[in-house]
Amino acid sequence: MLDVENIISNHIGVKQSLKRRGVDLDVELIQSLNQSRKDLITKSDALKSKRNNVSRVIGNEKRQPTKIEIEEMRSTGDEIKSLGNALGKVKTTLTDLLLPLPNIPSDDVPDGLEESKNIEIKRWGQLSKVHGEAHWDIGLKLGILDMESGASISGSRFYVLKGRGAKLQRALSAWMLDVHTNKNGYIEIDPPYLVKHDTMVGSGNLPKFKDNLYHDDETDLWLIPTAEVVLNGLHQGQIIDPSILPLKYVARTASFRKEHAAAGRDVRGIKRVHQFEKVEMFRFVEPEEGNEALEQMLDEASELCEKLELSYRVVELCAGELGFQSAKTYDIEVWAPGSGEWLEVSSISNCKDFQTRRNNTRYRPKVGSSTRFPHTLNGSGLALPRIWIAILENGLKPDGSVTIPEVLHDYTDWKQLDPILN
RNA sequence: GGAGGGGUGGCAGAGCGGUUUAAUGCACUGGUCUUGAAAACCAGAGUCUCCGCAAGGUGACCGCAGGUUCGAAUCCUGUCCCCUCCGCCA
Repeated sequence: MLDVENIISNHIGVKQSLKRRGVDLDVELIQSLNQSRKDLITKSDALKSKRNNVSRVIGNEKRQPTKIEIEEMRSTGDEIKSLGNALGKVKTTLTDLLLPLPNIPSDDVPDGLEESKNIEIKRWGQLSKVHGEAHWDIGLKLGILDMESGASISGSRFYVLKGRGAKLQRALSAWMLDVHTNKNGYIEIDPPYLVKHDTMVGSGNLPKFKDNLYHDDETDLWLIPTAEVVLNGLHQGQIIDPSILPLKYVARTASFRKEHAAAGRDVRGIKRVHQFEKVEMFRFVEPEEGNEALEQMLDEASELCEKLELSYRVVELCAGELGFQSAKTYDIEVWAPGSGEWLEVSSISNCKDFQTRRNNTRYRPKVGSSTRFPHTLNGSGLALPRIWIAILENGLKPDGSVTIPEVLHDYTDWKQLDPILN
């Protein structure tokens, strides 16, 4: 959530920044609502002060209140109540206005509203020139991907991994988690997949994106679309001990997305599905550390791709392409020669204080100093079915077998996927 | 699902309509003393909000939300969470 004080005191800058992502901000409405909020508080506080004084005097004097006092205090109470109701309405209107506002893009984020304005900033590895087979064909032939069963059990955009295909995904998760925990200093978290409404608001997924989320009406719980939601919620309402910053968390979870917006797109294969597995990195850092942390996370995710011998490019998103909660984002895309496209396998974002404000997660830099909002960053490390796709399409050999990257051998116990064996 | 108990400041723990402006202890911060430290003693200390240039002050917060009352941590209702026992269950 954006800071109201900042919106008002720096309204020209904020309005301009939001315009870069195509959002028109009504500063005057926010300003007037905030002013009436303050006025109502001032009035009602004065009346409460009066009520407290009268009650204190009566208490101290150990007597019954007079008829006049009772009469006057009763009407004061009524007035306090009606001011309170008015205040509640103003507050609701104001937050309803603020919650759907996206984060302010960083100044260094390139201009532009559409994908073509994203900037490719790095490319690694050779692109396989052979236009090979797509993963849905390879997977079917190897007997490790069963789209039909997925559809028959759960419907379209669901799939089943079998045999070495399932184990390949498990190996990938385990290996990535090991790299993050052993080498990169992340704390492993195994969280719930169902969360409360407030947790979804905290991450920025609600109220604006409920169409993409699965929800259970009976319990009012939401299925997470990414582990970012739970990792971000880990400290909601808390004042974090500054000595534990930066906090680095990693979690492997399933992610659930309705994908209504992509109806009809990417329908073949498992590139875009309703449930997928992902390893997610998440950090709480002091505001000054955010930029460096973002670069570190980009390096950490990139290194995974390199170890997997997958060609990739890094794209810096333009202002209009940024995710709702992000101030700056890098996407990592690996090349999938069979499908003939770049697959987004990681999106690494600096959300600054946007999420911690929503969550009321704070830290106190020093004893006695006032609290601050830490900044949050998240990034996939990495998204699994797409990495699984890339391994199949890049590792395919003329004889139909698929070479498995060396880093995974300890986890898989075998070095290739073979039509005969699976 | 059934029965019972409980949620109070960083922690422990009192208070159960008005001297609560939430006791007391521990931990914490500053100070006195000391060569230094410990101990002792003194003082201070939460979060948020609004007013104010500031100093300072108002108000809210005893799980959360309502209600009763001139006045609520205290009474009532709802709700969430935790603990114990029973039942069911991976």
